[in-house]
Amino acid sequence: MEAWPGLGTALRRGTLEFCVLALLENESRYGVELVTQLAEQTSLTTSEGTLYPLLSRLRRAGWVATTWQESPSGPPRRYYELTGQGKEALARFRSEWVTFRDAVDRIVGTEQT
Amino acid sequence: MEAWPGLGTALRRGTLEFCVLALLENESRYGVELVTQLAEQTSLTTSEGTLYPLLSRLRRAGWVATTWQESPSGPPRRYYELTGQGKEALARFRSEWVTFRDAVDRIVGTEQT
DNA sequence: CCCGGAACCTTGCCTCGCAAGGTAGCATGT
DNA sequence: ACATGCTACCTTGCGAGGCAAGGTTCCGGG
Repeated sequence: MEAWPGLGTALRRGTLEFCVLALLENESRYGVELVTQLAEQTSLTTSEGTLYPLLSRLRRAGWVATTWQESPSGPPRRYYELTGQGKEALARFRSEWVTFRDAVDRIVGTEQT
Repeated sequence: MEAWPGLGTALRRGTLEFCVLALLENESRYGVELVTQLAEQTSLTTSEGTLYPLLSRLRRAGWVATTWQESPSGPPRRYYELTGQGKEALARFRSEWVTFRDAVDRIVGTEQT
């Protein structure tokens, strides 16, 4: 509990899910691609052990649909695509996120001058 | 799974802890007071069942110290006060939070114009 | 003297991120 | 042909932390 790598871990909870949805908003992607995107574009580095169960949940919730596609070189890939329900969920999150973020900013940020 | 109360729950993870530290930064407070403060000042409503275990952790980590004080009317209250280590932890969180918040904003926020 | 409320705390459950490990398909070198 | 290595998929077991529900103690008022 010192110097704390696990701080980020706790923060990711609940947001990672919607970051994945956001990444799928304009483009279909496959699992490994998502891991690298999350690591590059953001500080939300995660692992396959996190992502695949997460993707299963999204599928079960009906927020994404999947299709298998051949790879130019290597085993086939499962591509994930946002559904209508997925877009709704993402929209809901966006508004919730703003509220939450501002609340934390207000308490944590401005309390000390 | 619609309209989703549990969304906020997941977001609170990992931040609630530091919101409590922030509330204690300028003023000692007691348990029930913290619950009401969190509910009023913010959208971070929580319950005693969440808060007391959390406060125990903070005490064990050495981030807060406690003193019992009599209430003007009712049972005695345990007041929580921020320690030096607590202030350091809060400072660490502040920087981590900014990084995290901006990462989420970048992915989730700007993707739609 | 009892009852209600304030204030403290505990128990058990569930979710989710993670490390570690496992399998299968495809390409390349010999 | 077959061994090796890479890509891509997925599962298992664990731990942390929020929450609902329930329990206990202390005080004041009727």
